[in-house]
Amino acid sequence: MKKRTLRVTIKDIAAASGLSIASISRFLNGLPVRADTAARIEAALAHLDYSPNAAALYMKGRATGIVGLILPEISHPFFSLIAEGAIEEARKNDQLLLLSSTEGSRENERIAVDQFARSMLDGLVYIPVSNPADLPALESFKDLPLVVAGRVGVFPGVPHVYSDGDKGGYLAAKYLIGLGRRNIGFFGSFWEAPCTTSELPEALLTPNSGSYSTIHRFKGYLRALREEGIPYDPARVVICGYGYTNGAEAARELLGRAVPVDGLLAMTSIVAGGGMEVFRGQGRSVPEDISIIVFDDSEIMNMAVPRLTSVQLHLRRMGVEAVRSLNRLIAGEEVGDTMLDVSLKLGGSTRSRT
Amino acid sequence: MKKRTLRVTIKDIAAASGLSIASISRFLNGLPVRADTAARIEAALAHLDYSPNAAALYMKGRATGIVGLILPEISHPFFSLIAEGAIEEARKNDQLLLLSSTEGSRENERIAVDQFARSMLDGLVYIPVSNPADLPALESFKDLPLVVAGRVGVFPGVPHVYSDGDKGGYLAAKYLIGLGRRNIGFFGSFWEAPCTTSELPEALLTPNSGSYSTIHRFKGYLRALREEGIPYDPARVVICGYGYTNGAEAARELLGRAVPVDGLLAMTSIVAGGGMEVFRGQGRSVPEDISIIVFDDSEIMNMAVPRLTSVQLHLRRMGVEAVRSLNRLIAGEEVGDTMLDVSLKLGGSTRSRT
DNA sequence: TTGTATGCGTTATCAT
DNA sequence: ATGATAACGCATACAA
Repeated sequence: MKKRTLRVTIKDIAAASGLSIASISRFLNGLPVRADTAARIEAALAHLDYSPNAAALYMKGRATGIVGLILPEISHPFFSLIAEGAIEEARKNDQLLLLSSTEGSRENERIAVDQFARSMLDGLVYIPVSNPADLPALESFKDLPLVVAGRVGVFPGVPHVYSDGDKGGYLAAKYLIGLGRRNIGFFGSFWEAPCTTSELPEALLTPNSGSYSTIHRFKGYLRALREEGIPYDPARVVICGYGYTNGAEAARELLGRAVPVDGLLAMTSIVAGGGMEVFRGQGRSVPEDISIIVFDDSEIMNMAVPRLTSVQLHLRRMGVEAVRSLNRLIAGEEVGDTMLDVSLKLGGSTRSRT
Repeated sequence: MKKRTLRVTIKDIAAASGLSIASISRFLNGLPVRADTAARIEAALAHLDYSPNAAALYMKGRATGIVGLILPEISHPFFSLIAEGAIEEARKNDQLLLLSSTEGSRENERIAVDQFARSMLDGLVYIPVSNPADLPALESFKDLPLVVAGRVGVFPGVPHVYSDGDKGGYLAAKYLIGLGRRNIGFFGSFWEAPCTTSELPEALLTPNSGSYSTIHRFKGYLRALREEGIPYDPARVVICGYGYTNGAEAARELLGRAVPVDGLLAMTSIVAGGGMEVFRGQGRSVPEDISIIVFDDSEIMNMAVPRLTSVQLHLRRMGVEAVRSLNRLIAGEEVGDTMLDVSLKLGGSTRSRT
């Protein structure tokens, strides 16, 4: 009942200028008005601090200037950088961002999609938990313009904005091989692992798992091995999560398998950091004994000692492009996928095998 | 204009159940209805997938379930952890979070406050850029229930949720002194520095600068020094930003001053990381030559070698408490400040002076 | 060109 | 207990 806040409405302006609300509305929307009418309205506007009511606009079927962003974990640098870019682009378009962080849980994701769909969004950027099974049905989005970021091929017909994971995996492995390293490990990261470490890493290669970024990088890694005539050994692949302790566990697992390792690809700096601690603890030096390349775009890769060599992602850019694609979609344009290029950024964690 | 999406409204339910929209509304709001009417409505509801329209709710002055969060930089772990907590608590209350990241700019902050004020929020959690000057006037928030997080004393009469910075600075300095270190440096971080490094660090002590977290920690640091009878030397204080390179620059600056240093307080792990790289480069070992303590709550402190000793913040908790305070405020309760405790978490970056 | 009137989805105030 | 209806802020079809 109680008025939430007594804000200025077009009605107030109408009263102040002695015109009808229709005229005010027309003026505000750039429709033709007589010069003196415009003047009177502007005069009223000058000392009235009017701002349009988003809710009322929405009820008229107009855009609200609010776009949604659903992601697994806002406190992970991978996603927070995407979010930063998305917010930046949204602001440029005078839009606001409704955010939901699902903590890597499908259930929370379902809730978020549900809430968002009933909310007054113009559109939605969706970064699903990287588990292709059990995805929300496309219907759940209820005609909401939709863009998927950070993943490939999640929903057919929906624009995806993602990094060239295959190229990244390829570049990284190729570079390590060029350094004379042939026993290259791979730490695949998942929010919800599709299988345990003990299960065969070949699960990575099942056809329906195309939406994982890890998979694409893994394929690039395999491609490089094949190209160099190096046989692929599943014993060098460990599946883990995205945290520091996950990396440490993966390293213990890998070393425990007693298979030679002189190179490693890790999906993110934090995982590599955990791994490096274990390597150090077991007398393996980085980069001499084991050279490491991570996929990252944050300052965190500089925290490691030595500084990590990385497949440089363009996460902020990804957020920007996602919102851009979304806005083109909202505008009714036809929008395709956007693949962002990657490149190698050298640090101290890689060195030639002596 | 064109319907955005043909969603189910109470009108549809009314039609399906042969009742009036008023009855539907009453039922939905838990007002008394006859048993058979309830049954008919529930039957209609069962296969109609209704969800209330937030915009319409807002127009009737009801809560929309949307709270705002304005912070300087979502990709910085300090803020992203707070955001994570805020989102978590919001979700528990079936609320959504509208986020704006201002990139540390007052102008963007002004825009965000403006946008938010005209948007359909129930309330706002505000983490201002840490510059007490030029704050948006309290009026700008237009009666929006407001909570400030991460800072103290920004707006009189508004609830603040923050860490005990004074205790943190005190604990850290006291611990270093206990290790036999008496020449303790201090890297103060600001998003928009109130003065340059070359200006006197005493600027830190001006009375109107109370809203900086750096200041409170600095005061605790001074208190510990005083308690131990160690004279304060401004030459050991360097002012910098929050990035890795800022830390490196600060370290160069500090070493360049040719004043003895055997301990250091840094406001965050990233800054410490940059500093450590420079220290290493100049032959100073951590923790032997220089012991370091940071203020942090993220996994990043583990990335450093050695692992950083930290004043453990409770950032996620801060986000949770901020939204809680906000919701109590929205509910009309009287809400005071909330100060979160801190504690020391030992890592490898501190060691007894030999 | 301008004003009047209607409707968007919902709640609240009336009658009934 | 229920139904008709006004109102919220705005855009617009229509009348003037």
